[in-house]
Amino acid sequence: MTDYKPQELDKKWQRQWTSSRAFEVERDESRPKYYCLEMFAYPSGHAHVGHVRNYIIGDIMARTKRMRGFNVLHPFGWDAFGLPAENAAIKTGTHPEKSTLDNIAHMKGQLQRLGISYAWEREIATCLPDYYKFNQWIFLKMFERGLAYRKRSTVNWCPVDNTVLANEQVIDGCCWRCGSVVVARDLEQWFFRITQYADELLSGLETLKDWPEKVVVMQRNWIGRSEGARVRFALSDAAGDVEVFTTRIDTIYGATFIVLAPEHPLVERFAAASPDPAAFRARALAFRSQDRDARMSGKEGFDTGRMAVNPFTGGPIPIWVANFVLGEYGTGAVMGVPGHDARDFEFAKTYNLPIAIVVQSDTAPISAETMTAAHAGEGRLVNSGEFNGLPWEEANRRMTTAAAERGIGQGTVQYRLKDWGISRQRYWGTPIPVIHCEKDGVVGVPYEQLPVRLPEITTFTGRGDSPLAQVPEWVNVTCPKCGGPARRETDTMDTFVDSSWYFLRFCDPKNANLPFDPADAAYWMPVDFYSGGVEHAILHLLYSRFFTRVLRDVGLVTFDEPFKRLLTQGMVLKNGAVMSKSKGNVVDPDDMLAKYGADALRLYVMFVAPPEKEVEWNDAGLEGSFRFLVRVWRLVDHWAETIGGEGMPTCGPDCNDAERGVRRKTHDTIRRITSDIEDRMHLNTAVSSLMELVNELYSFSDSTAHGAPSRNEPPAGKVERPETIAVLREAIDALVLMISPFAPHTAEELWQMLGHVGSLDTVSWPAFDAAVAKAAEVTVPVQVNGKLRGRITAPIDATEDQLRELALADAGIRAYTDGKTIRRVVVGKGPLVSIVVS
RNA sequence: GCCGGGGUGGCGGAAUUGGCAGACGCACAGGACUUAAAAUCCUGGGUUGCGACAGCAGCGUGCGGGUUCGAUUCCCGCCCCCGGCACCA
Repeated sequence: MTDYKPQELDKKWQRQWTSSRAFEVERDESRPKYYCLEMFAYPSGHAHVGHVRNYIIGDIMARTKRMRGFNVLHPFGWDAFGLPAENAAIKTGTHPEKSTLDNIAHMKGQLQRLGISYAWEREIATCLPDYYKFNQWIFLKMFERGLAYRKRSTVNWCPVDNTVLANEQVIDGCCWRCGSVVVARDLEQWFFRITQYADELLSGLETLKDWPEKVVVMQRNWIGRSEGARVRFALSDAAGDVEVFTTRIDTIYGATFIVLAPEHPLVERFAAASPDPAAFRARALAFRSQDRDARMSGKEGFDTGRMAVNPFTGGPIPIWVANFVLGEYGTGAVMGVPGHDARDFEFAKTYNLPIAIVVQSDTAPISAETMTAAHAGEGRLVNSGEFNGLPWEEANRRMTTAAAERGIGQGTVQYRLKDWGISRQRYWGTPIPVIHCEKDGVVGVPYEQLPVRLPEITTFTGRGDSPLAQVPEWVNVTCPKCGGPARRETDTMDTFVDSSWYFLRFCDPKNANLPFDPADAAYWMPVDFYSGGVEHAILHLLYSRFFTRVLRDVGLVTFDEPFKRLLTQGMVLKNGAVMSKSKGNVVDPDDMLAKYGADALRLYVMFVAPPEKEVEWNDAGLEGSFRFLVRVWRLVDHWAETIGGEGMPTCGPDCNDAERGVRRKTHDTIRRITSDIEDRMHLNTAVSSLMELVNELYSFSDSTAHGAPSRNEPPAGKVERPETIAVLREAIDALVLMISPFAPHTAEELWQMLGHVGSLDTVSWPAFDAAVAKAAEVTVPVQVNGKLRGRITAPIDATEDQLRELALADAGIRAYTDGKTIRRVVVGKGPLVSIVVS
């Protein structure tokens, strides 16, 4: 027999695919397209099997769809900007560009050695000016539309290094380099107005039927729409008022205090009017809840001594400042209703503030004196003037209207989603393309001057201002409007900007004038199948949905949602933990390739569990998949000479039972695998089905003149029935075709061994024939009183009555029914006969 | 606390619409081949009890109930695990 040498096959076929440009595609309106995409990679240096799992999943889909007749776009690229490369530069002195490009080269080799069918000619790297030019282009479009704007915002500041720190660079509140305590500092920063699309991003989720429910829910919660009302409480002792946001205006008669966030503007006003403004400010500042652990230490605050008027009761209530009110949500102020809100209840108990009941339960009446928790549930209004007796939901609607009529408030919709801060005080990112002029203010860089290239920097210190500010010849420019002296913006963009539209760039990756040709996007988009880690469930996917809508409004695309079907793949663990260099539990795919070849690794990773599930890496399992490939190899090798070549007989009507059985199994396997891959994405059971087919073909071979495939029994020109040859040829061809998405190198070689001409990327997926898959007879299980008591054999088209009779007449079943009364005989799906006796 | 997903042999997992629980593989055991080993091929196995070892009976998908001729699947009430969010008024 020919030996199975996977490493040689890997090289041979990978070369072949590259030289024939097998996976490169062009727009072709005459063919249906399929866009298969895996989340592009951060070039960290080495891909481990956890990363690689995702690319294999996508490749199964891409290769299958190609064989199913689609024009398949399956590209890959690099999310190449980012902090790690810059941190490395600070530590080792290697320029981020060099380390990034080196890493890309290595990882690209790894993916190529796995035989992933990428259209490499469309490869992109976000750190190249060809690409980031269009980050800047899109930014300018957003700037023109008021979707990019500046406002003051807080950053982490290291007072020793004089630099801004990213959240990842703050370790336990201290600078990652010098260990000094990080402080908050306000800077002017750029934002994208994603909140303008909040409603649309929310309603669009309804259309994402092929996304995991989990991801949809996470996005919905992140956007966090809530309907409520804004209500103004006039100050009792000064001009002006304080506006609160509430979803429960129906409880307003029970508001016994107002709470302001420590950052609320009114706090400063109160401070200025107080006898000791500095002390007042310091006191308020102590309750700023920057740190998320504030809730752990309970609800704390202080009474400002000022009062407001409840606009519904007319009664005076005190104004407090407390740590549990968020400055950046709603109006930064809330009305305290301790009777009906858990947080207000806790606060009132802490400071002995009065509690009033204004919604009384119909089922379990409560009283302010005895209650141990706020009553947030059902009930009707009490102590609420003209609204008494109304169910709370109705009261909520009526009182919102009343507030508007009285001019003291109005119904409103509030989102948790905040605008997206994109400014980074870093080097290794896209320069924000604006110029600051004393005369003209903030001016966009003219489009014809794009890209604004990153200046050369040779030493990375991690100290001082934004790195770009240290290159005066780059910073100092003339204003595009007035020609006077001006300065470039020295911040770079968040790398999430890069990844928010890269899937569109793949449609037309070489375009020098536009991010992409709208006609290309119209053909290829949306992405039909998108897979990646669940860690991107919120930000990356939400930002991509946002960008798609912005580009729609700019006129480049005509659809709303970029990703039709989403799969979030599970991680690969080793020793119960996520693989990481620091844990020393990384499995390098190259080690596995050296031992078993790419196909065994691919097959194993798909077989071990469904794609969404986390898996524990297991060397023995990989070994098993390798054994299976050898088994397939031996089967094909055993038969190739006899059944191979063109012009073999086709399956005729003269098949015997065993041959018909093989055909049935073949077609049933085609049906199952096609649906497992395309519909259900159960790649593990697809592999099981292949294994079953192989097992069946081994058994069948044993019954032929050739005998079972085995190293010790080489075929020796034995004569087979023509039907046997035809049946095996059909089965083995189908097997090789169906295994090819999983084990493409082996399949190509076997296809050739079978005497076929041409590469598999041009061959169609085997066709399913329902008539062949249908058996002549069925074995029908028979239950008596719910217990399996026997089986009967019946014609495939037996009627329910026939099945009933056959079951009742069966000798084995009679043993359980004789002498008893038959109460009922049910014929169920399957089919299955269920007899009830007593 | 809220939201989402789970709990099936020694292990990974399967069961597509309420219909034969445990497919397929790993590990293990036995057999064939071999001087021998490896490799390969074949066979076996949820569990308990009885027994004439190819037989019989019972139990069995986290726990307790329910619906149904029939429940891993649907309903009610619990327990446990994993993931996300976390003072959003």
